[in-house]
Amino acid sequence: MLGTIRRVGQLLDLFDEHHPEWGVTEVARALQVSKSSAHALLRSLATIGLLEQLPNSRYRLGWRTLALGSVLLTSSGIAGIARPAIDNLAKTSGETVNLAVLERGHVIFIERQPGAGGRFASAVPIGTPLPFHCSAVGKVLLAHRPPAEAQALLRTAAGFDRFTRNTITDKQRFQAELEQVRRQGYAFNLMEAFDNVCCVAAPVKNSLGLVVAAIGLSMPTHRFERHRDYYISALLAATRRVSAELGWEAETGGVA
Amino acid sequence: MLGTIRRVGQLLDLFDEHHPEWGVTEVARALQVSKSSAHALLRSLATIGLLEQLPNSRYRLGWRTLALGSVLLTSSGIAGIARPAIDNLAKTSGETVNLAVLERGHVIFIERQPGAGGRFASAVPIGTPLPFHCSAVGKVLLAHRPPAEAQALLRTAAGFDRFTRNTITDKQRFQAELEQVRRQGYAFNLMEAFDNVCCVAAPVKNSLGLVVAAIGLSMPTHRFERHRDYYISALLAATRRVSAELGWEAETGGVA
DNA sequence: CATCCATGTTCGCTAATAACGAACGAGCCG
DNA sequence: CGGCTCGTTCGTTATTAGCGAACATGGATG
Repeated sequence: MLGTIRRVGQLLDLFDEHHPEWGVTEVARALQVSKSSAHALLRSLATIGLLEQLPNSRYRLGWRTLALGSVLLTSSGIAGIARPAIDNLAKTSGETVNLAVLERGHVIFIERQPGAGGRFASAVPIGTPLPFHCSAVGKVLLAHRPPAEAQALLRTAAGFDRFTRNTITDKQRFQAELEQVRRQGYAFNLMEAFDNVCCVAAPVKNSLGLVVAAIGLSMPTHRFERHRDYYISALLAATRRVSAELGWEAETGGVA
Repeated sequence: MLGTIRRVGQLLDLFDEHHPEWGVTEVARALQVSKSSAHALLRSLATIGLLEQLPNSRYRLGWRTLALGSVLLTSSGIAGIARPAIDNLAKTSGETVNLAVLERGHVIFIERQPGAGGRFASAVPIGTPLPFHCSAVGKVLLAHRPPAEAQALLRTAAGFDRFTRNTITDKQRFQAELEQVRRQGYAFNLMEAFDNVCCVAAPVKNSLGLVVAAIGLSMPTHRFERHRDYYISALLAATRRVSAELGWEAETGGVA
């Protein structure tokens, strides 16, 4: 592990929606390095385009971060492979479909197809890290990590913040739910993040049987309650299709 | 400039749509460093999430790049400030509106509002680097760079590739066009990138009068020819509005 | 308008460390 | 089964990243 790059990681972690601009002194304090080191770090990252220096000589993320994300999306196997199935699922179900992966302990959506109504479209931006305890895709992704890693993630989780009356804030109960998710092969989100929004999610597996992503289907509660079984089967059909294209052969794999 | 970070920049440049996966040896050759150095670099970047190691132990961009781009979009001044004006322009004109910036010599779109028809929507992905010589926004952005920088960009330009019969491939003629763009305050793209697609673009200025972005309006040729003047005035109204919100005061500034 | 404080930036020195090359182990193809 | 290529590890050495002090700048304050 190169020290400079470890620092780059810490530095990039500083930038978020609530604090998108940082000065040299500020960064030096946050990373506990000297001002000159912080300066060298910031300036270098600005030179390669990962950061940008503002007229007031402070720094924020550079446009190159966008470009990198774009390259990933257009070249990543999963995004391209899953798109047809996702589009199809959105069209047949009429609901919003999300494709999500785990990124350093957080759920991020990497692709979305809004439903017929076009609601939820901008609910949560693509790429934004989300806590995993209040989303169906989060449950699915966490449920299929190695137990040791899942435990570590649960331990280091920033805390089970409550968003609605239904948010699961008890780790014990959450773990029990993960167990259920593993058994039944899909997860629910029953108004645990937003009032009146329910989701179903199921895992996408690659040729080794590893869960590399999750597809989620979001809708208003009343439609969920009415057509629950239909949504589940349509979703599972989609994840089966994507998994198959990734080389996963359902017949050979057991429930493990 | 920290050497390690300069290398990170070179390394990230390697990853593109045509070559999204790289192995250690390959990288070592490309960057002209030892295999062990390349390995340390790749592994470190994978640890902080900028890269990801695939099961076959090769590397590709990591999901964190998406997360970074998302933070930038949701926190950057320009994107949020310009959104209302862009949405409005798209609604009133019915055509596709793009917001673009210059990123290390390339044009990238950072935001888009598809027109009524919903065509062009996926023509060029958000964040993907584009050559500047065949887009209206590219002309605008380049025309307002300091002459020295613009010259350097023209020199290092990968070449004026031809995409349509109308693509400008002559640097002399392109420079003349930049001069005209500066004079009239907007730029055209007359089927220079795609057949049957025309664009108008105009600059967005901040409080110092610097051009920080460009707004472009894209449409089929026949509608462009019919309503050219309307599009121009609607576009200029939008850029004036956004520039004003960035603190630019048109009255005080000359043509300079 | 003058002063002061905080911040961004530069520079030389030194200790930390990143780069190298060789060696090891795994995987693939012939 | 043998040869090749690739990813990974390790110890040494030269590079360089980090530090602290000094300088420059700009905005706030009195």
